[in-house]
Amino acid sequence: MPELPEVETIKRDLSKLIVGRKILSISTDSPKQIKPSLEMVKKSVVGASINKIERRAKLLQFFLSNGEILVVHLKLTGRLLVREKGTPQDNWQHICFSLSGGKELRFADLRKFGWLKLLKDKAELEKLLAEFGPEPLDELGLKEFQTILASSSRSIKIVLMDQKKIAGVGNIYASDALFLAKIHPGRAANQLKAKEAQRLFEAIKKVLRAGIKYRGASDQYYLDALGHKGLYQEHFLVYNRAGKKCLEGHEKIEKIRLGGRGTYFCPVCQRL
DNA sequence: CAATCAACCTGGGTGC
DNA sequence: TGCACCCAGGTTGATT
Repeated sequence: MPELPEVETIKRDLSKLIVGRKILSISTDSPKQIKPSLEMVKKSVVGASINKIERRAKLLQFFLSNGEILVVHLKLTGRLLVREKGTPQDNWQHICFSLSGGKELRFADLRKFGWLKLLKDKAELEKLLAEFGPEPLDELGLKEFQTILASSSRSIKIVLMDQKKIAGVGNIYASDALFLAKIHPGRAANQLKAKEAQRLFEAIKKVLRAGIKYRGASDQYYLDALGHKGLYQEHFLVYNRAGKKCLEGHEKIEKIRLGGRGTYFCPVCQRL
């Protein structure tokens, strides 16, 4: 599910819904997804309050009143849902935080790839976050973007999705940004012309902002913190639109495999 | 260094 | 109906 816009939407929802609440207990039927261990997390988290929630890349960070930080990665099918205590379990619910005020924060995850990790302090967090490239909406400037492109001969879509190069862009928004910039996903990153790089730079920001505006893409499993779908899937440019007309009216959007991932593009708008 | 692939899991869709 | 197979928004680690 979650790329930058989806995680950002959840972060904003959760900030309104559960900041200030105290964690009363934790239960799980999938302890493998909790690091370093369920017991360690229980011991330090129960009794603490949630002071603040932030997003960096596709990671959510819960800053706790005891100075520790819970980091969550939703991977492909993770959901974070806020529900009233006593309401029926959610589909694929695996971890439940009981909160003050009669609420529950539930982690649901069909494929169980997602995880939750307790960090001791900000130094540990900094170490983890240092692995990621710049935030495309806040930190990334055109010049730095050009440097990133020049640093690799891999295909441009692979580079866009490389979290070490740029944080938060995944398969949906990479495909759509490349269409908007009229660049073939298989082009070598370091072969883009200055004008193309600039178009792509702006296209990335545009599709990510659209994703946030529409509260994420609920093509398959994504739901926001209240269990509602996002709407960006109704505005897909090329992603998951194989065989359909592109927005310029050209006959057929194609689907290929690139780096093992489904990749969509218009062969007329985006030439190799 | 780049490309490929398997692994982590479960479920939906397709084709025989 | 049943079954085999392929596909899925992410990331890591092994292999070539």
